[in-house]
Amino acid sequence: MRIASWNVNSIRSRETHLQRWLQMAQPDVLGLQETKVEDAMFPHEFLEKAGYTAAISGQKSYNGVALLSRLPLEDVRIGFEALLPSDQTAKELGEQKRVISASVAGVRVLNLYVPNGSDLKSDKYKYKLAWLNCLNRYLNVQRQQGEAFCMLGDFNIALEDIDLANPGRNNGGIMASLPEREALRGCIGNDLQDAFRLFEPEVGHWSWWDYRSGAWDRDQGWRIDHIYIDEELQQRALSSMIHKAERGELKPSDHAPISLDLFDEVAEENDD
DNA sequence: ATGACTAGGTCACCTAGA
Repeated sequence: MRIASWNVNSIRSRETHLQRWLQMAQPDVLGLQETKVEDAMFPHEFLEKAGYTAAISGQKSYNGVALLSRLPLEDVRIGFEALLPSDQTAKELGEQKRVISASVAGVRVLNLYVPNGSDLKSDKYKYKLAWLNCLNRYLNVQRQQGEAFCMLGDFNIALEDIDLANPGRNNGGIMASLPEREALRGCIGNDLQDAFRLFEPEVGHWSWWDYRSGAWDRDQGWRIDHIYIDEELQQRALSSMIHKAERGELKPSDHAPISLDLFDEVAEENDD
Protein backbone atom coordinates (compact mmCIF):
# COMPACT_ATOMS: atom_id res chain seq x y z
CA MET A 1 0.00 0.00 0.00
CA ARG A 2 1.27 3.45 -0.94
CA ILE A 3 0.26 6.38 1.29
CA ALA A 4 1.08 9.93 0.15
CA SER A 5 0.74 13.59 1.03
CA TRP A 6 0.83 16.76 -1.09
CA ASN A 7 0.21 20.42 -0.45
CA VAL A 8 -1.12 21.31 -3.91
CA ASN A 9 -1.61 25.06 -3.31
CA SER A 10 -5.10 25.10 -4.89
CA ILE A 11 -6.52 21.88 -6.33
CA ARG A 12 -8.21 23.77 -9.18
CA SER A 13 -4.86 25.23 -10.30
CA ARG A 14 -3.22 21.81 -10.05
CA GLU A 15 -5.70 19.51 -11.83
CA THR A 16 -3.36 18.50 -14.65
CA HIS A 17 -0.42 18.05 -12.26
CA LEU A 18 -2.50 15.93 -9.92
CA GLN A 19 -3.93 13.84 -12.75
CA ARG A 20 -0.47 13.11 -14.13
CA TRP A 21 1.07 12.37 -10.73
CA LEU A 22 -1.75 10.01 -9.67
CA GLN A 23 -1.28 8.11 -12.93
CA MET A 24 2.49 7.94 -12.48
CA ALA A 25 2.89 7.37 -8.71
CA GLN A 26 -0.28 5.29 -8.17
CA PRO A 27 -0.85 6.14 -4.50
CA ASP A 28 -3.61 4.18 -2.79
CA VAL A 29 -4.30 7.04 -0.39
CA LEU A 30 -3.33 10.70 -0.83
CA GLY A 31 -3.80 13.50 1.69
CA LEU A 32 -4.08 16.93 0.07
CA GLN A 33 -3.59 20.28 1.79
CA GLU A 34 -4.46 23.82 0.71
CA THR A 35 -7.20 22.73 -1.65
CA LYS A 36 -8.50 26.33 -1.42
CA VAL A 37 -12.02 25.48 -2.52
CA GLU A 38 -15.38 25.21 -0.79
CA ASP A 39 -16.93 21.74 -0.75
CA ALA A 40 -19.71 22.54 -3.25
CA MET A 41 -17.09 23.46 -5.87
CA PHE A 42 -14.65 20.59 -5.22
CA PRO A 43 -13.60 19.02 -8.56
CA HIS A 44 -14.67 15.41 -7.90
CA GLU A 45 -15.09 14.51 -11.58
CA PHE A 46 -11.50 14.29 -12.76
CA LEU A 47 -10.54 12.37 -9.63
CA GLU A 48 -13.31 9.84 -10.19
CA LYS A 49 -12.08 9.35 -13.75
CA ALA A 50 -8.64 8.63 -12.29
CA GLY A 51 -10.22 6.03 -9.99
CA TYR A 52 -10.22 8.00 -6.73
CA THR A 53 -12.97 8.97 -4.35
CA ALA A 54 -12.50 12.01 -2.11
CA ALA A 55 -13.44 12.86 1.46
CA ILE A 56 -13.21 16.64 1.77
CA SER A 57 -13.22 19.49 4.26
CA GLY A 58 -12.77 22.77 2.44
CA GLN A 59 -13.48 26.47 2.61
CA LYS A 60 -13.30 29.42 0.24
CA SER A 61 -9.81 30.76 -0.66
CA TYR A 62 -7.81 29.39 2.25
CA ASN A 63 -6.78 26.09 3.82
CA GLY A 64 -8.84 23.02 2.93
CA VAL A 65 -7.89 19.33 3.18
CA ALA A 66 -8.95 16.21 1.32
CA LEU A 67 -8.29 12.48 1.42
CA LEU A 68 -8.25 10.73 -1.95
CA SER A 69 -8.36 6.96 -2.12
CA ARG A 70 -8.79 4.15 -4.61
CA LEU A 71 -9.65 1.85 -1.70
CA PRO A 72 -12.84 2.36 0.33
CA LEU A 73 -12.71 5.40 2.65
CA GLU A 74 -14.47 4.54 5.88
CA ASP A 75 -15.49 6.39 9.05
CA VAL A 76 -14.45 9.89 7.90
CA ARG A 77 -13.78 12.33 10.75
CA ILE A 78 -13.60 16.08 10.15
CA GLY A 79 -11.89 18.52 12.49
CA PHE A 80 -10.47 18.07 15.98
CA GLU A 81 -14.02 18.23 17.31
CA ALA A 82 -14.72 14.73 15.93
CA LEU A 83 -12.62 13.21 18.75
CA LEU A 84 -12.87 16.15 21.19
CA PRO A 85 -16.61 16.88 21.24
CA SER A 86 -16.59 18.83 24.50
CA ASP A 87 -13.36 20.78 23.83
CA GLN A 88 -14.17 24.46 23.23
CA THR A 89 -10.78 25.19 21.62
CA ALA A 90 -11.25 22.30 19.19
CA LYS A 91 -14.59 23.78 18.18
CA GLU A 92 -13.09 27.24 17.60
CA LEU A 93 -10.11 25.87 15.65
CA GLY A 94 -12.58 24.03 13.43
CA GLU A 95 -13.41 27.25 11.59
CA GLN A 96 -10.23 26.72 9.58
CA LYS A 97 -10.43 23.48 7.61
CA ARG A 98 -7.16 21.73 8.38
CA VAL A 99 -8.03 18.28 9.77
CA ILE A 100 -9.56 15.18 8.18
CA SER A 101 -9.13 11.47 8.81
CA ALA A 102 -10.50 8.23 7.45
CA SER A 103 -9.91 4.52 7.83
CA VAL A 104 -8.44 2.85 4.73
CA ALA A 105 -7.63 -0.87 4.60
CA GLY A 106 -7.54 -0.99 8.39
CA VAL A 107 -5.25 2.04 8.75
CA ARG A 108 -6.46 5.29 10.31
CA VAL A 109 -4.98 8.03 8.11
CA LEU A 110 -4.98 11.53 9.63
CA ASN A 111 -4.32 14.34 7.14
CA LEU A 112 -3.22 17.72 8.59
CA TYR A 113 -2.51 21.21 7.37
CA VAL A 114 -0.68 22.78 10.31
CA PRO A 115 -0.94 26.62 10.48
CA ASN A 116 2.14 28.42 9.19
CA GLY A 117 2.33 30.95 12.00
CA SER A 118 3.65 33.77 9.81
CA ASP A 119 6.01 35.39 12.32
CA LEU A 120 7.08 34.66 15.90
CA LYS A 121 5.61 37.98 17.02
CA SER A 122 2.22 37.52 15.35
CA ASP A 123 -1.10 36.25 16.67
CA LYS A 124 -0.90 33.60 13.96
CA TYR A 125 2.09 32.10 15.77
CA LYS A 126 0.05 31.90 18.98
CA TYR A 127 -2.67 30.23 16.92
CA LYS A 128 -0.15 27.71 15.59
CA LEU A 129 0.98 26.77 19.11
CA ALA A 130 -2.62 26.51 20.37
CA TRP A 131 -3.43 24.35 17.34
CA LEU A 132 -0.50 21.98 18.06
CA ASN A 133 -1.60 21.81 21.67
CA CYS A 134 -5.07 20.75 20.56
CA LEU A 135 -3.53 18.20 18.18
CA ASN A 136 -1.73 16.70 21.18
CA ARG A 137 -5.05 16.22 23.02
CA TYR A 138 -6.61 14.81 19.85
CA LEU A 139 -3.80 12.28 19.39
CA ASN A 140 -4.14 11.06 22.95
CA VAL A 141 -7.76 10.21 22.19
CA GLN A 142 -6.73 8.63 18.88
CA ARG A 143 -4.22 6.44 20.73
CA GLN A 144 -7.11 4.91 22.68
CA GLN A 145 -8.88 3.81 19.47
CA GLY A 146 -6.68 0.76 18.85
CA GLU A 147 -6.33 1.44 15.12
CA ALA A 148 -3.13 1.16 13.05
CA PHE A 149 -2.25 4.84 12.70
CA CYS A 150 -0.60 7.18 10.21
CA MET A 151 -0.44 11.00 10.52
CA LEU A 152 0.66 12.97 7.48
CA GLY A 153 0.52 16.40 5.95
CA ASP A 154 2.10 19.82 5.72
CA PHE A 155 3.44 20.42 9.24
CA ASN A 156 5.02 23.80 8.48
CA ILE A 157 7.83 22.81 10.85
CA ALA A 158 11.37 21.67 10.06
CA LEU A 159 11.86 19.45 13.09
CA GLU A 160 15.66 19.06 12.96
CA ASP A 161 18.49 21.25 11.74
CA ILE A 162 19.08 18.83 8.85
CA ASP A 163 15.55 19.57 7.63
CA LEU A 164 16.36 23.04 6.33
CA ALA A 165 18.93 24.24 3.82
CA ASN A 166 19.91 27.37 5.73
CA PRO A 167 20.00 26.54 9.46
CA GLY A 168 22.41 29.39 10.19
CA ARG A 169 19.95 31.90 8.90
CA ASN A 170 16.61 30.26 9.69
CA ASN A 171 17.02 28.30 12.93
CA GLY A 172 14.90 29.81 15.67
CA GLY A 173 12.64 31.58 13.19
CA ILE A 174 9.21 30.63 11.95
CA MET A 175 8.97 26.91 11.03
CA ALA A 176 12.17 26.26 13.01
CA SER A 177 11.58 27.79 16.45
CA LEU A 178 12.02 25.87 19.68
CA PRO A 179 8.42 26.21 20.98
CA GLU A 180 6.83 24.85 17.79
CA ARG A 181 9.43 22.07 17.49
CA GLU A 182 8.81 21.07 21.11
CA ALA A 183 5.04 21.18 20.55
CA LEU A 184 5.35 18.85 17.55
CA ARG A 185 7.73 16.54 19.45
CA GLY A 186 5.11 16.35 22.19
CA CYS A 187 2.54 15.23 19.62
CA ILE A 188 4.86 12.61 18.14
CA GLY A 189 5.58 11.13 21.56
CA ASN A 190 7.52 7.90 21.88
CA ASP A 191 5.32 5.80 19.62
CA LEU A 192 5.28 7.71 16.31
CA GLN A 193 8.22 7.89 13.88
CA ASP A 194 8.96 10.12 10.90
CA ALA A 195 8.79 7.53 8.11
CA PHE A 196 11.29 9.34 5.87
CA ARG A 197 13.93 9.24 8.61
CA LEU A 198 13.56 5.47 8.98
CA PHE A 199 15.35 5.27 5.63
CA GLU A 200 17.27 8.52 5.10
CA PRO A 201 19.49 9.99 7.85
CA GLU A 202 21.29 12.56 5.69
CA VAL A 203 20.80 16.27 5.16
CA GLY A 204 19.76 17.72 1.79
CA HIS A 205 16.20 16.44 1.32
CA TRP A 206 13.50 19.09 1.01
CA SER A 207 9.75 19.01 0.39
CA TRP A 208 9.12 22.77 0.00
CA TRP A 209 10.96 25.43 -2.00
CA ASP A 210 9.91 29.09 -1.84
CA TYR A 211 8.60 30.43 -5.15
CA ARG A 212 10.78 33.51 -4.58
CA SER A 213 14.49 34.17 -4.75
CA GLY A 214 15.24 31.28 -7.11
CA ALA A 215 14.99 28.88 -4.16
CA TRP A 216 14.24 25.92 -6.45
CA ASP A 217 17.11 26.65 -8.85
CA ARG A 218 19.50 26.96 -5.89
CA ASP A 219 17.90 23.90 -4.17
CA GLN A 220 17.37 25.93 -1.01
CA GLY A 221 14.41 24.20 0.60
CA TRP A 222 12.84 22.90 3.79
CA ARG A 223 11.51 19.46 4.73
CA ILE A 224 8.23 20.46 6.32
CA ASP A 225 5.93 17.76 4.89
CA HIS A 226 6.02 14.57 6.93
CA ILE A 227 4.46 11.12 7.37
CA TYR A 228 4.43 9.75 10.93
CA ILE A 229 3.59 6.11 11.65
CA ASP A 230 2.92 4.06 14.75
CA GLU A 231 4.87 0.96 15.85
CA GLU A 232 2.64 -1.43 13.93
CA LEU A 233 3.17 0.40 10.63
CA GLN A 234 6.90 0.83 11.31
CA GLN A 235 7.08 -2.96 11.08
CA ARG A 236 5.42 -2.79 7.66
CA ALA A 237 7.42 0.17 6.26
CA LEU A 238 9.27 -0.57 2.99
CA SER A 239 10.43 2.83 1.80
CA SER A 240 9.62 6.53 1.89
CA MET A 241 10.42 9.20 -0.68
CA ILE A 242 10.02 12.81 -1.74
CA HIS A 243 8.77 13.14 -5.33
CA LYS A 244 11.05 16.06 -6.02
CA ALA A 245 10.59 16.11 -9.81
CA GLU A 246 7.05 17.50 -9.38
CA ARG A 247 8.50 20.76 -8.10
CA GLY A 248 10.37 21.17 -11.39
CA GLU A 249 7.23 20.99 -13.53
CA LEU A 250 5.64 23.99 -15.22
CA LYS A 251 3.45 26.02 -12.83
CA PRO A 252 4.11 23.69 -9.88
CA SER A 253 2.90 23.76 -6.31
CA ASP A 254 5.67 25.05 -4.05
CA HIS A 255 5.53 21.64 -2.27
CA ALA A 256 6.55 18.25 -3.68
CA PRO A 257 4.48 15.13 -2.93
CA ILE A 258 5.86 12.66 -0.37
CA SER A 259 5.02 8.98 0.01
CA LEU A 260 5.39 5.87 2.14
CA ASP A 261 5.20 2.28 0.92
CA LEU A 262 3.96 -0.43 3.29
CA PHE A 263 3.99 -4.20 3.03
CA ASP A 264 0.45 -5.37 2.52
CA GLU A 265 -0.77 -7.25 5.51
CA VAL A 266 -0.12 -10.95 5.13
CA ALA A 267 -2.85 -13.28 6.27
CA GLU A 268 -1.59 -15.25 9.24
CA GLU A 269 -0.71 -18.81 8.44
CA ASN A 270 -2.22 -21.52 10.52
CA ASP A 271 -0.60 -24.92 10.46
CA ASP A 272 -2.96 -26.88 12.66
C1' DA B 1 17.14 45.06 4.16
C1' DT B 2 11.51 42.02 5.05
C1' DG B 3 12.21 42.09 -0.83
C1' DA B 4 11.34 38.15 -4.24
C1' DC B 5 6.53 34.46 -6.51
C1' DT B 6 1.79 32.38 -6.71
C1' DA B 7 -3.28 31.93 -5.86
C1' DG B 8 -7.96 33.59 -4.78
C1' DG B 9 -11.07 37.20 -4.48
C1' DT B 10 -13.17 42.18 -3.28
C1' DC B 11 -10.30 42.27 -8.97
C1' DA B 12 -5.36 45.64 -10.46
C1' DC B 13 -4.64 45.77 -5.41
C1' DC B 14 -5.29 43.25 -1.27
C1' DT B 15 -4.42 39.01 1.99
C1' DA B 16 -1.99 34.84 2.76
C1' DG B 17 1.32 31.60 2.18
C1' DA B 18 6.18 29.80 4.37
